[in-house]
Amino acid sequence: MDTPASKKEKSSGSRQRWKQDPEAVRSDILRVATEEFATNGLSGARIDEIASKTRTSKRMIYYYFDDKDGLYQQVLEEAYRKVRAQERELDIDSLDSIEALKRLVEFTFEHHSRNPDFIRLVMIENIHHGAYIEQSEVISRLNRTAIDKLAAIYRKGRREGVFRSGIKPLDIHWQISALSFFNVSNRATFTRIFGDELATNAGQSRLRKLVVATVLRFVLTPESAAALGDR
Amino acid sequence: MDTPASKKEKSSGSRQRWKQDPEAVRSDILRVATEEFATNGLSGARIDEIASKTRTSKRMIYYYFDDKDGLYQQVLEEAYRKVRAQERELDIDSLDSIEALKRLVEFTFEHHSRNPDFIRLVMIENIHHGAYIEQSEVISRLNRTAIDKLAAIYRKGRREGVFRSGIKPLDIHWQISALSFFNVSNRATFTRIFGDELATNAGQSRLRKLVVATVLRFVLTPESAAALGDR
Amino acid sequence: MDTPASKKEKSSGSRQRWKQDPEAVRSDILRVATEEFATNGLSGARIDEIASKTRTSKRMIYYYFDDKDGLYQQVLEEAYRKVRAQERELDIDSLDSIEALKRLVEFTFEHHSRNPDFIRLVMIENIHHGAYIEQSEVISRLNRTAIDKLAAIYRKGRREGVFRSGIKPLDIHWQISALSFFNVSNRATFTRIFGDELATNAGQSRLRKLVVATVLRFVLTPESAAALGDR
Amino acid sequence: MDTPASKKEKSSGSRQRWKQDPEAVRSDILRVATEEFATNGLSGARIDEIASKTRTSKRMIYYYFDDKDGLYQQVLEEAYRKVRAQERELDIDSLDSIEALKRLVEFTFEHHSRNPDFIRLVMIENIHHGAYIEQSEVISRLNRTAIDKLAAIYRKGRREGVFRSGIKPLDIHWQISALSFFNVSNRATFTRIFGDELATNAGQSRLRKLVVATVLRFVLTPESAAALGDR
DNA sequence: GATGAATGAGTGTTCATTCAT
DNA sequence: GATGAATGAACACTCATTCAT
Repeated sequence: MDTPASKKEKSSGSRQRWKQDPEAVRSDILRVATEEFATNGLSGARIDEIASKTRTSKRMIYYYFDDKDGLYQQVLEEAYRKVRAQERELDIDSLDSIEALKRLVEFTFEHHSRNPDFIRLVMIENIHHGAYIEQSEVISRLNRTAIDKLAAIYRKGRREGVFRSGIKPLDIHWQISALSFFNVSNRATFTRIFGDELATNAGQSRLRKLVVATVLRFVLTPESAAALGDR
Repeated sequence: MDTPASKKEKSSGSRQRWKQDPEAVRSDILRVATEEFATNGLSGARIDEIASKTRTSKRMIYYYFDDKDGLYQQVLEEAYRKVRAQERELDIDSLDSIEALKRLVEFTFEHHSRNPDFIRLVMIENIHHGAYIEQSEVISRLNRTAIDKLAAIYRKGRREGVFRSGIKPLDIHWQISALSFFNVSNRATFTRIFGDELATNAGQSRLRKLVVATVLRFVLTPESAAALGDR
Repeated sequence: MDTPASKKEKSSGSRQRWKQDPEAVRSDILRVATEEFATNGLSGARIDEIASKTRTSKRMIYYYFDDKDGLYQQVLEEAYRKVRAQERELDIDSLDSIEALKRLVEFTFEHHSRNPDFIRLVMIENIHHGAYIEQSEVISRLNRTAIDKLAAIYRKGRREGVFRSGIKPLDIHWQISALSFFNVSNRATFTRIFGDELATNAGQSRLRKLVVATVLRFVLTPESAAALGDR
Repeated sequence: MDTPASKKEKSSGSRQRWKQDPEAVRSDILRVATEEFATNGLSGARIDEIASKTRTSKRMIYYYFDDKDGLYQQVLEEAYRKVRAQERELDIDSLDSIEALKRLVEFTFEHHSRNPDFIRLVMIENIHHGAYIEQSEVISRLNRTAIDKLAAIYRKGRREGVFRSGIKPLDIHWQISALSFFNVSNRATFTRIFGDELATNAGQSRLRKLVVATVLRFVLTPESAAALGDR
């Protein structure tokens, strides 16, 4: 009675898919979920759909992420993490301030343009009043460092005498973000209303220059602006 | 939601019924639906919830709008209609071009700021890839007139010799929209990441000036820009 | 656009089962649910199973009872209601106190014996620490009147000089309940351990007499007890 | 429950592992399972919850007990075993029959009162129609000895001339059980309906006396009953 | 013996939509 | 036009159990 009981026979003909590789399973789920949430929104995304596009099962989603909200939150965090990781790879320390700022703006514009899923996730998060970002300390920590980089460029530009005084790095960031973000976030409606003139390769190229010029015009002293030509 | 089991008192105190006033019924539904869609998104909004906040019944929603998508589409159209109606009331024909442009930018910035529900509906529509706006001829028609107004200002500015040549009205519109839109659409995440410095009254006032200055700097000739001071 | 939209054609070949008779639907669900909860307990009962034994659908369960807990609670309330209704039909006002008490005890014993589902529901509710009964004002109100009836009999017995002094009606009720309840609630284990001697018709008949005698012995004065014989 | 996603700190502070002590592992599991089953019922109890409160792992539960039902059955058997073990320690052979019976009743009443988990397990088993007790020979064997002890007291009482003739020991046992069991099993509902008058220390003390008196009154000859006073 | 990872069948619940009156 | 009742497909989530190491 108190010896281990006999195991019941049971046909265990189930094939395993991942040989016990939690990290692979997790990231597989996150990859698929990112796409689904980005495409359909939080309430629009379907756990079943996510699961079926995964190499694992629905059950595993709950095993690793507890519930739909938990999955969404991790997707969001991961998305921000990736963005900042890419940003860190942008090496502009050796450049002069104007060139550095140009590169930073171009990078942001390009990055947003190439990562519409990230943009959409942020849109979705805003639709949800930022409720999930709030619970994540990771995200705000990651983002505040973005400002530091900009502040360093601004200080250099001031030292070089080419940037105006009295500008807050946060304001510069806000402008860069607004223009780069809107370009992706509102493309669908903008295109449908005003045509796809700005959505073509040529249009995007023009917009990118426009955004760079706008930011520079905001930051540069009149003299250095004039020196750049009437771009 | 609409079950007899739910114990919640539904504030049916002021439940005066419309006696045969179709237009009132329709607009009552639209009013409530606008709020619900704006707050919760398309898939997040609940027909039952909308119905219960209405002075009429769920049946009427289906009677007038066929289905959820139909209701959403009408909500979207109505929202655009209202925006353009307000825009039409903006009288800037008598002003000189610079003042007119300033007023137009300020108006847009203010309008978006005061109508977050409209902004959210547009965000939601973009999340849905602009699928509904496409079906609505009304909307694109309404919006294209916005460009015309801007084009008129630009022509006047050219005649007055204060605007640069070679600028497309659409580009100006794009900038105004981007900055004014982002200010509302991303406030939730932006505030949570960078603090509410830009969301306060003072912050908004600064941003509005910043946006006006940015647009002017984009449009003005260097000489007229210099004449304006370092705004 | 603002005229009622055209109704979509849709094959509505669904047969209706109850021609809009809410009360019938409700009581049909309650009947089935009572059985299922009594048989399987709260967590053991299956909504699907309940639904399939019903003439309606699972959806209707949620329509009328909100959730599983809500259904369980209504089942419990309904069960108590029925018991007390039956109790009210017991007419013992015209009898002398001893006879009245005997009849009341016999009635309770018989009633419990014939309504094992009710007993099981009360057992289940006790397993759940009485959490649901607490939320129901109905039940405690219904039950307290049971004591009143007993108190009346006791007062009559005192007036007639056949009942001892200093006995609390609640104590009498407790004894009647305990013995009548246990007879049903623990029959399964008792029978399996000690055989079904007490579960047979003869056994039950003997137990009923035993219970009546026990209660009388508790209440009667020694003299009246003696007069009754050595029952 | 046992997902890596759940943020709850599992008090794994005192997680000393048993080094190869099967018996300790078994009893650790049984201890936790007893509590869980008693609190939540058979279908209400969660294997994951049991495992997490154990010093070992879920795997061990299945290793030692095969499945949930097996675990439950062992819990039940163990509970009965403990009860009878305690009963054996009750030494009443040296007492006269009346005193012995009083002590036995008091013991049972007190024991049940102090072991609500045991009572609840028996309730749960009855909810399940005694299906598991049936499979266990141990239990019925253990219990039948309880009757023997009572039979011995009864024979002694007969020899001493203080007990009535024609009483079955099983009937006495039934009464003792019913009153002592109900006192615990139905406390939740009884208290909620009639107040906690009988659940207080004073109330319990009164009930215990009432139960002893009831049983004595049942067994004693009228003469010896009279000699005891009108208790 | 011991642990975390994995599984599938099920379980309660919700939602847009339609019907009967 | 108006209302409460009814519907079914889908949806998020859970549970006992087994596998791989």
